[in-house]
Amino acid sequence: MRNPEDTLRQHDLPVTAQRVSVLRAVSRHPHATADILAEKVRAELGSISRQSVYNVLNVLTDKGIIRRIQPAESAALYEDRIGDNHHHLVCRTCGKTEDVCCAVGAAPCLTAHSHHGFKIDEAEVIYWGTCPACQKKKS
Amino acid sequence: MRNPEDTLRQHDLPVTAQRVSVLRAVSRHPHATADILAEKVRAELGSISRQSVYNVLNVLTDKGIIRRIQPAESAALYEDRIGDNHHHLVCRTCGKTEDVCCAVGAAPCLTAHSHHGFKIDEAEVIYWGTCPACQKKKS
DNA sequence: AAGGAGTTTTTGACAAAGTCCAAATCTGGA
DNA sequence: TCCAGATTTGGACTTTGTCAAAAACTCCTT
Repeated sequence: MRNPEDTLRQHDLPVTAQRVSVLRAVSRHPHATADILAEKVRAELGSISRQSVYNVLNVLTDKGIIRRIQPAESAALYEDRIGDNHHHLVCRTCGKTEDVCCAVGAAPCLTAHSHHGFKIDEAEVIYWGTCPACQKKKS
Repeated sequence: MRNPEDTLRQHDLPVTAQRVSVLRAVSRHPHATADILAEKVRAELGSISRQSVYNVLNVLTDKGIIRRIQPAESAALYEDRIGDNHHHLVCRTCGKTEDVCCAVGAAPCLTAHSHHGFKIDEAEVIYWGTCPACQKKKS
């Protein structure tokens, strides 16, 4: 991704310090929650309201600049990588999240036949399991 | 599924009116939220505490008697059909949820190579789109 | 059929993640 | 530089769910 300012302009979004900083934070910390991103932004700007973090994340998500993933039992996570059809691997125990390339090839899961008259625009795949660290702890 | 009472006994769970009724509600109203289920149970039993609904749903989920699915932007949904590898189709606009048979065949999505050392035990697939009713409203 | 140990249910407080709203501030164009 | 419109703030509120302790119930034993 190019620099945050240009990205915002490309999408007709006024450039504000908050947006630039949130966008940069998402880019640097993939799979972070809104709360964690707020902390990162505060480290950079000094302060930002909770509401603004949500505002910005919502706008960026709506514009397709970032992607929101929302595993069960966890707050929403945000990431930078969009467009490539990758999925996620989530640890049931600690919540750790990793990217996984689509197992079957290029956007295969999207080929679900338009069942029930729905118009499908995305297939989200979440693999649930146990991460190496938590496997050790249990045994 | 057999009757609720037997199902509970099979899993060494004491049979209580609340459990029986919640289980029946899940069976009759697939993809319902805890709140909706509570209403249904109240219609049958007269009353049930919110906490009990959660208690029961958690126990049943832990025992593998019912399945919890948790699409983004929505409260958890519960369903009866377990064991067959089916997925879900969710309307972005109204949240309506439908079952979809696995597009690719038998449990294909589970074959993700144990990436990153994770031990994968389930693949959850959610197709996002727009349901027929919402397609009409928009146009 | 009654008793009792151990589970469940209830009640009420609490927590996390977000949203709503109105006032204050800022951005970008003129 | 000014201004209209968009953004940010702060605070209250909602939703979804959990925690903890007391009361009630289930099931086993006698």
